[in-house]
Amino acid sequence: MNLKELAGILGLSQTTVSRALNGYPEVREATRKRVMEAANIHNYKPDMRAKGLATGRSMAIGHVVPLSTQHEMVNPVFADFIAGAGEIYSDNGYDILLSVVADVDEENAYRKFRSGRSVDGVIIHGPHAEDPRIALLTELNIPFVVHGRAGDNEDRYNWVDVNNRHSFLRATEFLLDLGHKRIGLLNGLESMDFARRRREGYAAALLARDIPIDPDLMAAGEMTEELGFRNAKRMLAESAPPTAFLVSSMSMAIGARRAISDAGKTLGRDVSVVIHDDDLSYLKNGSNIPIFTAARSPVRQAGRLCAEMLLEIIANPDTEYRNVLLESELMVGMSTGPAPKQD
Amino acid sequence: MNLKELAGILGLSQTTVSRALNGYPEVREATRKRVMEAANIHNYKPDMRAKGLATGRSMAIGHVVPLSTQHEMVNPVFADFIAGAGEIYSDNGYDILLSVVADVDEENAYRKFRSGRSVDGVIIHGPHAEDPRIALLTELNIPFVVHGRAGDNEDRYNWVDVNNRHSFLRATEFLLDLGHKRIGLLNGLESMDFARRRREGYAAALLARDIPIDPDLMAAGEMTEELGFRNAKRMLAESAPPTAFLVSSMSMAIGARRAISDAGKTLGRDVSVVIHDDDLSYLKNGSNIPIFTAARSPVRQAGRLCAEMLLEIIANPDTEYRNVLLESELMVGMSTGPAPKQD
DNA sequence: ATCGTTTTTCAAAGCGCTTTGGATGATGGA
DNA sequence: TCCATCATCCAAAGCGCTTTGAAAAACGAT
Repeated sequence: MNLKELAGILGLSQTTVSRALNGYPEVREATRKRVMEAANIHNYKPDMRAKGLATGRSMAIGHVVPLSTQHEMVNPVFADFIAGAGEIYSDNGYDILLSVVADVDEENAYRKFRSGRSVDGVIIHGPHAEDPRIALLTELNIPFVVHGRAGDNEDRYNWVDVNNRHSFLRATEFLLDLGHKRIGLLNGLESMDFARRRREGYAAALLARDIPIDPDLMAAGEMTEELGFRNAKRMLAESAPPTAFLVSSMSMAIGARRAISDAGKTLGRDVSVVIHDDDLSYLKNGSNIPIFTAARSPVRQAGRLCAEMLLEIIANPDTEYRNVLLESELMVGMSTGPAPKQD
Repeated sequence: MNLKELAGILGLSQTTVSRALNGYPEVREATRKRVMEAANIHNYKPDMRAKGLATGRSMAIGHVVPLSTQHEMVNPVFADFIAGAGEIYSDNGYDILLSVVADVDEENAYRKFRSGRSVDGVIIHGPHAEDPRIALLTELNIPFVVHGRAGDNEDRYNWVDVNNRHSFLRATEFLLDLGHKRIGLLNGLESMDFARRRREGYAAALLARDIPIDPDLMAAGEMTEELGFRNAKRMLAESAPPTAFLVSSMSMAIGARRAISDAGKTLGRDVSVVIHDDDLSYLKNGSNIPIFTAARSPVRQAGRLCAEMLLEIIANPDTEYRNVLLESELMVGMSTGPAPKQD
């Protein structure tokens, strides 16, 4: 069933049927109603490709997922982010066009989006400290929103980000206030913008209290359970082991907990842990009392915000750059306590 | 830059340029080369919508992600499945069209895929024991592959599944052989086909050894850390607590481990745990020795297989239904040991 | 040189929609 | 009664590609 056929059945022109369906005013209400009903009965839905060709819009948002050959990981927050963004897309009739590509082909994926006119806008995930994608998309003139930030020039593109620096600064202070002096940092890859900012926050808090920064207490890497375990284990085995950890993700913290427990220590008593919590739906940080004391910032909400922002930009291209900086919420849970007395 | 312009530059007709670009034989090799080079130089890429309109193909595979209002969870294996499938899609020039919809609108999403001609095929995720989507897609005549199975009529559609029944049967036997008699089952929602089959395998193994099935030792629910914790905790608090758990996912097992540890017991000594391991990239089950003894079946590999199957079906519509039944691999790790002697 | 083949190229139609630029008829004020 | 106005509808062009059917060019054989 296509427009022509439907128009035929109704004894109307394609023009009128199209207008009736798309809510244009040049059609009598009675006619519109008749058209709508017929469309329903015959289950008519427009061919999106033809519609796209004619209108110039594709009603899809592009997300590129780079599959690195080196680190085999898919960003674990991706599913929840998409769920959040998807809610908004869905409400507005948009779909997601996902391009999974080897990371070396990422640039080409965006170019294909552009030339293929397959998407109306793009969301950038996991920005690095200096991220070439921003310049690329600006050049390609595709509307885009960055989930996170990338280094400087923050006012030259649209982004939604968590105040990672402040979040980790405050979390560090929280541990310092509890008397901890040796605080380990289990961070994400510091080529990532967010991880770099977190380290800055951590370092700034220590410096402000004249606590030396010990490189042995800082680890950065992929945020897996395994790596959380390994790095925590290594630090705990040092001559002056940390009494607290600041951990960049729930999955790493689970690994850290395993290491703490393997070392015969008790979480929240011998060793405190504060995490950044993206509030992933399948790794919730407890129901009432948080398992881990956490700086929480729901990634799903970030997804919603990014999507809303992007759709606004698409509808309204020539406005100022938009930036949203979210503050995390510090939730005190059961994984933190006063620094143990020294023997 | 569109075809017309490119043809203009080259002094050729659109026909010839199109044919040169798409590898048709009716064009001189020298001409083809010239066209290809010009296309590269001018960074010409075809408008996918126009191409789709003309060819009837969209070079996209549809995946529908239902956002349940009741259980707020996004399937955590989704990201890894997509990564696997995406590799194959990517190699063949396909993208993924993701439709995130409220679960009540799921049927409509598939109908839109069909009428909007936005996808060439579809993958069904997380099939329920009786799943209406199979009849729907069959009726809509969209090529599709099910990741999993749905109840009976297994030979009437295409699927890739893990032999969940056998996997859990064998895992249960493994525990029985270690002397465990009271084995708790922490399962996924048993409206899901895979969970039902796992329970069957578990039950069959117990029955074969004349061990009564105790409903108090069986829990089914969403596969979150939290629920793994709660259900394990409840069972451990019983008068005759289990000495082993069979757990349907890594995240639940992490919760179970927390419950075991909270109960003052030691994993692998006082309480054994065997899990189903989807081998998710950010929740790897250890690097050398598995943390948990596990029936492993990489979901990423399943994604690849589903995608390959679907693309074959699209290229070759009128072939027999294809079914692939994967066996999981039992990896003995550190979470299992002989049943503790009774006092 | 001529004619039938084969190779190479092209003009134009068509995919299903939107949108421009009328056309038609009804309405109402002078 | 006549003409301007407005509401309603339509025919046809156009979006950028593929593909059909035909023409032009090149080639080989006679």
